[in-house]
Amino acid sequence: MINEKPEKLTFKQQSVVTAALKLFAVKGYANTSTKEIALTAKVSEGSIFRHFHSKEGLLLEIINPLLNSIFPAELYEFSQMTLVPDYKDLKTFISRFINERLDYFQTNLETFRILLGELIYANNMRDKILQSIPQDVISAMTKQFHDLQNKHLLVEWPDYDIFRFIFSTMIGYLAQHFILFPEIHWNETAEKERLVDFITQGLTPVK
Amino acid sequence: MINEKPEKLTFKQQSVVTAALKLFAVKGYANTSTKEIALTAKVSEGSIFRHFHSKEGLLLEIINPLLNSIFPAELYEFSQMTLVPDYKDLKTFISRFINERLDYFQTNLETFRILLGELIYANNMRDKILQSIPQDVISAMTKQFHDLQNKHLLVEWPDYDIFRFIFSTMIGYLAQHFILFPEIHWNETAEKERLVDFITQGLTPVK
Amino acid sequence: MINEKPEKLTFKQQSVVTAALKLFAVKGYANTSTKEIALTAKVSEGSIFRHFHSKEGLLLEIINPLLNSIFPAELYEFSQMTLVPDYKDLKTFISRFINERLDYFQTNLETFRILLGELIYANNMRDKILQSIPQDVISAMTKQFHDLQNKHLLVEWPDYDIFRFIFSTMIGYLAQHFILFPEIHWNETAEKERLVDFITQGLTPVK
Amino acid sequence: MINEKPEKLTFKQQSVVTAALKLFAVKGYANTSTKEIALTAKVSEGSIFRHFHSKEGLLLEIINPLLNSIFPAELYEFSQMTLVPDYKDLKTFISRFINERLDYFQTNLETFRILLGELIYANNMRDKILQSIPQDVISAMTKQFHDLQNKHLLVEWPDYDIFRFIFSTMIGYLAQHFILFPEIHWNETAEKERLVDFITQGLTPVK
DNA sequence: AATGAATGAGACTTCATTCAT
DNA sequence: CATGAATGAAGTCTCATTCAT
Repeated sequence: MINEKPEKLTFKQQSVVTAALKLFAVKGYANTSTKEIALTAKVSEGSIFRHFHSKEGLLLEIINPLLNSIFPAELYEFSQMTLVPDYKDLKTFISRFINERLDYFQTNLETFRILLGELIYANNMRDKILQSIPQDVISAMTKQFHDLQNKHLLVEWPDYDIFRFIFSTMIGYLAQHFILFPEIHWNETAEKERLVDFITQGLTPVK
Repeated sequence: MINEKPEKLTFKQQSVVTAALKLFAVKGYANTSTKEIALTAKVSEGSIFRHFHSKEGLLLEIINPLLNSIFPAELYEFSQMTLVPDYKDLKTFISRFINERLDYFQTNLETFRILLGELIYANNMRDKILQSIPQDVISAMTKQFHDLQNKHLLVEWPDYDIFRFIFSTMIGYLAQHFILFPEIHWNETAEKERLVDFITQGLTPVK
Repeated sequence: MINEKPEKLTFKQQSVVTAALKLFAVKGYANTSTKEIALTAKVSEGSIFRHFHSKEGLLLEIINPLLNSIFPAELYEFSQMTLVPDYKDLKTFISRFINERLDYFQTNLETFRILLGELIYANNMRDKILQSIPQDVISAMTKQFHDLQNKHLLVEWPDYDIFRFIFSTMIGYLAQHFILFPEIHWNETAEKERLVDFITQGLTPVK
Repeated sequence: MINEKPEKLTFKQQSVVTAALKLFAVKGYANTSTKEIALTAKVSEGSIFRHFHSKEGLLLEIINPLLNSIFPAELYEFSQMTLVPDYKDLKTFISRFINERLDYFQTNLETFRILLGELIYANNMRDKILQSIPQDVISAMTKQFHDLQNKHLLVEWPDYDIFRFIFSTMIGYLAQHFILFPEIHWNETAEKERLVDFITQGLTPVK
């Protein structure tokens, strides 16, 4: 369901993807040469282009799978969650969402970092990335927002603001823990709890 | 504005800095060629190297001034704020801080974006940037945190968490408004208000 | 038509020959890649090399059949013409020759153009091409020249000059009509008549 | 007057042009690598692109000067010739034209061969070449044709036919003597005389 | 016989940098 | 101080060809 094009990569091709993923994440896309990728993947440079056509093609091949699953990996599962009729409170929703997505991002941290690196700049990649965010997952989330708002459990702010508050806090967490200071031994449990608390309190309507 | 030590750049040199600043911000450092900079600055390529010695030298020339002022541009001004002894509430502090820093970041958005782009990757630039954040400004801020905590106006979380919550929310705001969707006409006043509300509520201790 | 010895090419092999013929003629041999040929012929690149061994092998496979038939396609037919003992005048000879050869060239224009492209440069192909012009056809033609000269119907110039005058005028005709300006709608009948007139008058002895 | 853009090539740049001219003529444009050119010219490969931007740019730089002077090198001089009011006969005109242009082509044989090689194929170069033939020189020639026709010294055929007959005969001469069989020691004087005779008789109106 | 993944050499081009003027 | 011609290394990509399946 995530992979819409199964594509069956050969061993060498998979090797290229792995090498590129690692190098792009460490040095950045623009700073990684195809020669380096070929060397790391123990593959001829020609082979990279045979299958991926261009360096950008390779980047897309890496980024696309992630794009299709930034939001809950399986829409069905998410729907299940969404349909649970009686949330006791906002915190349960935030907690569930944060924990699940955080795990996901953490697992795909390298791809995610590459994505971030491309999103910053105004090259054609930015639009490609933004346009490929699936709309149905977004609307599934907003539906959830509206349900909570109807129960007066969530502030009455525009959807994009609520989105932003949740995601920027989450991304900040990932950046601090895994990109900027990966050598620090964080108490992840306590940290996540505070993360959830901060968002929850921040989004709770004031009486 | 950024340059606190003007260093007496000639007109052409200033032109190079301006061109590089713009190009690095739009396309990224690695993706910008010295030829492009020379062309944009209407200067010969040789002239760039005459003064800046290397492409990285040019990057540093741009980044350094900012580093000294990510936190309040003038330490004195910040001290003034810090020294105000009796905040009625957390919101006043957050509001003042957010508004001032947001203006600052917005003004220097280009340089800031370059900095972000360099922070993502594990090249030598990352440590250079992190180490150059002046410690005294950080301690000035934490002192403020502790004062508020003593008055039970701020949650009892580690400083780095509070730092992160404030900055990631702020950066998310800038990213959404000025980098990802600059073409949308945002109602900045209302947006900033919700931004302050979100942080304030998120950081207020629960009774 | 060109292939007098069919050599039993498989369907796919014939497809390769056809594709290569077209592409070599349009873009030139050096400018056509085997990938392009494979794509046009809807055949795998490997298959090309399986049968033709190399790109040059493919070129030879195309060129060779033509070389054996630049001069009259069937020697017998030409002999018939040659043997006709008493031409009333030079014009009949020129007219017959031009019309027949022009048709032939026009039909095989693509191969002919490839041949021309290879003749221009001093690579090994030039000699290969020149040497493969069958001597007996040439001598059959010169015999005809001498007969006409004996009847004082043809100028007393060296054979190679007469050859050249006839062929260069003919090739110029083909080049202008079918290569340089193929989009113009020429009145072929009138054009051919003037072509024959020009050559005939040019080669008629002055009294 | 020929060089409309004086351009003042540096010594190294001139060296590149000379090397490219020679190599393109011998091996063909598509078969000559920029590395080979750099090596022959004793120049770095980068230097070629610094000035000529691309391999095609280099080709154009070589071809352009010739294009502006395929027809009489100095229009003024040609006009003088054209204006001579009373040609005794067609032969004087043809002879003058052929001899002058033949010398010119022979001098620029290498460039001319390159041009021929590009004209054959349907790449973008063909149109570029055809379009850059200066119209005023063509019209100057046709004016000459019409003058001769008014005096009944030239056949009443379309201009493009007369053009073709003259040029294809001339090009055939050059091809046979200098490209296909350069090793033969031709009696150029006698050859040229027959060339002129052939064209003149071919284009003389029949009574 | 046919495929298509794999290859290494080499294609054109851009790069940051140097240096004589 | 400023220029722009020159460079060699490195960049992305294409080439003809091989070979296991």
